[in-house]
Parts: sequence; C-alpha cells; structure tokens
Amino acid sequence: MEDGGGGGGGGDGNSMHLLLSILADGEEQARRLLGELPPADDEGQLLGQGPAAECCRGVAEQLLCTFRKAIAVAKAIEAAGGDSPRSANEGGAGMAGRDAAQAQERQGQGVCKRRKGLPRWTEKFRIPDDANLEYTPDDGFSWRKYGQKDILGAKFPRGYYRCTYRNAQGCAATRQVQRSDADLAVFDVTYQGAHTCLQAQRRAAAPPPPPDVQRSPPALQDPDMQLLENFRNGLKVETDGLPPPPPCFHGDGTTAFSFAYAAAGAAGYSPAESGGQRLLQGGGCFAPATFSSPAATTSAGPGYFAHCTRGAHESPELAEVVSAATASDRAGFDYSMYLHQHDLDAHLPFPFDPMFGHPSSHGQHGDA
DNA sequence: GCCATTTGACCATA
DNA sequence: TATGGTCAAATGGC
Repeated sequence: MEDGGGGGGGGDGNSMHLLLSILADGEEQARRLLGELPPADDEGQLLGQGPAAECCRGVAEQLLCTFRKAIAVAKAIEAAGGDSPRSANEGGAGMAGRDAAQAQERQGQGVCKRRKGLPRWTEKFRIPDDANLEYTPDDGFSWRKYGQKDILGAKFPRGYYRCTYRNAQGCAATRQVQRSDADLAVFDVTYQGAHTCLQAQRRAAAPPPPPDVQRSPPALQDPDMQLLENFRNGLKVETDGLPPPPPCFHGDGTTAFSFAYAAAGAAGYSPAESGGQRLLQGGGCFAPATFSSPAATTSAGPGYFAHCTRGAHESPELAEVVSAATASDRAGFDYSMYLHQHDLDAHLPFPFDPMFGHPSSHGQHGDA
C-alpha cells in the first residue's frame, strides 16, 4: 500500500471520487431522513413529537453532520494529494553509489534529498534589535549545523540544521534558517520533521509555558496533537511562489507577516490562516506553529511571528490518520484546524458551521 | 580527543 | 540542467 500507494496519484484519485460519490449519497440520504422528520422548535424539541422522534432527529442530524465532515475531509485529502509526490520512503530505493547504511537511514527516517515525506512548516523569528549579525534563532532545541548554501534569489545563505541527537536518538528533525531579505531582523525558519529525541520528551513533560511564550515544539508528544500533525501532513500547503500576503499590523505599529493564504491553491485548502499563526516575542522563543484557532491564537507581542506552512505531502499514514480523525469525532478531533470555512466553501454546498459542531469550541483543543 | 562548524562535492528533484 | 538538500572531510574550539 505504501509504495503501491505510490499509485497515490491517478488510482487514488479515482478512488477518492468514488468515495466522495458514496459520501455524497449518504449525505443526501441523511438529509432526506432529516426532511422526513418533523421540524424542531428553537430549543430543539420536536414539535408535537415524543422523545423517540426527538432522538431520531438528533441521530439524523448527527448522521448528516458526519457525512459532511467525511466529505470535507475527503475533499481536502483529494486536493492535497493531487500532485502526489512520491513518498519520501521511496527516496532510498533509487539511490546508487551510497552505502547501505545511508540508504537504510534515509529509508528509515523517511529522508530523501528533499525530505518530502516529513511534515514541514515555516516559522518566522524576529531577533532582538540588539542582536548581532551572527545571531540565529533559538527555539530551545539543540541543533547541529550540517550545511549552508546560497539560495538563488536570496541575499543570505540558508543554514541547514539537524537535531543534535539525530544519531544518538534517531531524531529526524531538521530546520533551515534563512535571514529574510526584506528584514534583517527576521529569520525564516523551516522545520521539517518533529523531534523524537529526549529533549522533545522533556519538553512534553515540562509544565506548560505561559500562553505568550509557548515553547512546546512541533515534536508532538500528545497523541491528539500527533493526530493533528499527521493529518496536517496529508494536507500540503505551500506558500512558495505566491505573492506576499498583506502584512498584519499590530496595535503598536509593528508588522507581522501573514501567510494565511498558502497555496493550498490547487488544494483549496489554506490552513495557516488560523492553524499556524502564532505571535511570540523576541528571538529565542519558540513558535510551534501549533494548531490554535484564531480565537486561541495569542499575540504575545510584536515582532515575533510564526506561521505554519505545513508542506507535508501525503503520507502512507494519511489514510489511517483520516480514519482515526473521522472516527474520533467524539474524541475531540477538531476538523476546523484543517478545514476552514474559506477553504471549503467553494467545494461544499452546505453551510459550514454546523458541520464542525460548535464554533465556540474551535481552537480549544489545547484548553484542556 | 571530542564535538561543532565550514565548505566543496555529490545527488535527487523539478 | 539548475537548484536545493545532504554528506563528509577539513578545520577549529573547548
């Protein structure tokens, strides 16, 4: 399934269309069922009916809602998987001239030259004004620099870092640090792969930081967060090639970047608007670009911002993740993290809010 | 001696 | 073929 999953492109597209067709059918039937039931009053009580009918209506509504969610997820997956790059795990297969250990390592870690199989997101760090030119963003993790390269069209070279514990603990996390051309005080830091090393575990075990200095890394130890992460992985979002979005102005006049409209373009999906943006203060703070909703997004201060461009590509786990996601509705899976109204309205012929339940609950994933 | 950084080369991808 | 990402030898600091 994984590589054959390589069929990821065309064959899966047909399957997805079939799936969408089935789901649409189910949705229609649920809708009809709902239509057959007497309407409810403002308080949800069925007019002139007993508890049984009320229960039926509730179930029918739930059914309709479930179908809508499933359709939305399927559409998002379909869109995200359209280009279906090969799985990173395939990277090692075609390699020649490298020793077996390297090939094995790459396969094992899902690493290929462009590491497409790993979750990828970009954050922005604003360094303190008094920082020297050698300053590099410190997210609290220990990184080892393994390369630097001049990037076409960029004034400053890009530094390549990997987790210090890559060898010792097999942590596949890497990051790329590049100073912004537009603002010397700003670094674009692209993370790829979550930390699986002990420092991530220590962080996970540590008491939560104050909301304005969120330091939890993308190493998602929490199963729910991992689920979210994995699901994100299947929803590719790229900002490359897009015109710069309008800046977001903070109250104090400073400017933060907004990458809200990542090119989910083809995917019709743009997560960053709410999913990834987080503003934090000053260099050294880590912006996990986690999955807070707009409501939960904190703006701890000017000058530091992060956005999430989960560029992960579909992964073999996606199906499993989606399955878990769709099945874990009661478990609090918040689809809105991934599927935003803007993104799906164009695809879905139904109102969106009901679809994701209670809007007020959005973004409260981390509240518990 | 160990570890991190630098840097040129290699290789995969687009 | 150009470009980006990674490797690994060389180098330097502790």
